[in-house]
Amino acid sequence: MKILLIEDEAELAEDIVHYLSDQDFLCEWAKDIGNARGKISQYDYDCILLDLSLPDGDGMEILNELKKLDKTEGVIVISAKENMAVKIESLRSGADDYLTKPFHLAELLARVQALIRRKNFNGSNLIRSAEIEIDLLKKTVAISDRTLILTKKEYELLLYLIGNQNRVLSKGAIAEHLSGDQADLLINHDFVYAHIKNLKRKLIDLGCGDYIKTIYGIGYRWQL
Amino acid sequence: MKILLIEDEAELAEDIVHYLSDQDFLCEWAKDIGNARGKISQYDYDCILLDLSLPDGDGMEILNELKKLDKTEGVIVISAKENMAVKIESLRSGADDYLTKPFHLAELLARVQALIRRKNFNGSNLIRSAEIEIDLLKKTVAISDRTLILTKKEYELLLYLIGNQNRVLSKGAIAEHLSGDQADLLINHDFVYAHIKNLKRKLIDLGCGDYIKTIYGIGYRWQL
DNA sequence: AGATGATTGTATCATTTTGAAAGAAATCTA
DNA sequence: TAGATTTCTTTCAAAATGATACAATCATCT
Repeated sequence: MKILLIEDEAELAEDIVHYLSDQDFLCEWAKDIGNARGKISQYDYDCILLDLSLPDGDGMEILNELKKLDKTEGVIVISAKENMAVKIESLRSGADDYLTKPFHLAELLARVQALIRRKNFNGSNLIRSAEIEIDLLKKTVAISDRTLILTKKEYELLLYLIGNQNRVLSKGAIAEHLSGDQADLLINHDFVYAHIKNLKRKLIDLGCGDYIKTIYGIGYRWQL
Repeated sequence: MKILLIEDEAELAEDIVHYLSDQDFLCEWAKDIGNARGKISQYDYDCILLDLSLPDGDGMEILNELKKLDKTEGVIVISAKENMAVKIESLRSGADDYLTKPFHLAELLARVQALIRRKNFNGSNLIRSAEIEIDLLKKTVAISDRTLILTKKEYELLLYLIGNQNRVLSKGAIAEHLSGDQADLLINHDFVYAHIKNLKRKLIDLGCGDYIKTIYGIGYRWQL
């Protein structure tokens, strides 16, 4: 198994390389984006550990380049912050997993192994929050193993809420997010009420807890 | 029996060569595409074990070159991932079998032996999903032993759906897949409706379950 | 060339989704 | 508590999407 670690902190990188090598992985290290590009173009890796904060740019660039080549399978994104929005963006861009610093090396190993297992068992990209499981690849939502059928807007809304969990999203922000392009042109944002209500209803109908909280006068929040 | 192993991981390669040699096969090793090309042009092999991820390119290149020479018989593709789409592509390109890493050497041996048996007994490449059985060599589709007669596009569509089972494929993606090259130039994708409908009809007429699900506003999915 | 069948485009119909509107309910403010 | 504001809920028409039927084109075979 060949692993590429893209990480600028030398000390951490060395630790990881050492640890994974001990576990019989063939682990290489790239310290920045330029370096990583060279290695990626030259070799095929079974797994790429990608730190997002790099000295010469945003690791997301690499991820997007890989996406164009349809080679995101096997990427684990490492980020300094537990940011649901970034996490979702990463996974939607095709990353296989997301890991927050600081982490135990054992945890990293577990993820890598899980990834390899998943690769062999035809896995997907999963977002989990409470009893909800969203599969970004299959575009399905499940609540304790039962499938929840959502419309496109409801699905986007749910992702947006969960992606900003515990943060309040204003009606206006949600409206813009859901309407794609002509955002500014929107005057009446009231249709958000309908989508919120319909989504709540479908969630409750499947026995899901009521995590969509209304903050009067401000907006909505996905509250765990 | 002469076998060529195309594999970049030296340690694994050595194990395989050693194991197969013990079983009285004459096994040679090529560590990359360039190396493999040389050997293939020079000798005739009864069986080629081809790892897809190679340092100097995609193993699929080799497979396609072999196909042009009509020498794919005896190729077993080895891949790091159990990827239905790649598996189908490999088998369609003429490979005889597909093996996912990691595997036991005994398993490999069994495959090689099965391959040799097949060579003598004129076997086929089978893809199975639910009660459907597709023979990629004969290009036939059967539902519980009854033959399903499909047009070329219907056959391609079915393979594409099954190759991405449980994943949603957009109308656009399907259209591009079915029309080959001029992908982007396509404006009207509506002909996909017709093929979907016709395929569904033929499947149902043979008593096959309705696995082609419509995801409104998103696409279609082969759902088991 | 003519016949046959496959493929694609067009037209029409059916269904689902969406957003707007409006009154009811809840919440806030003074 | 009254009145203002915000949110909820329902209803409905318009828009988007998909299914179906059919016609036109294209490819293939004899």
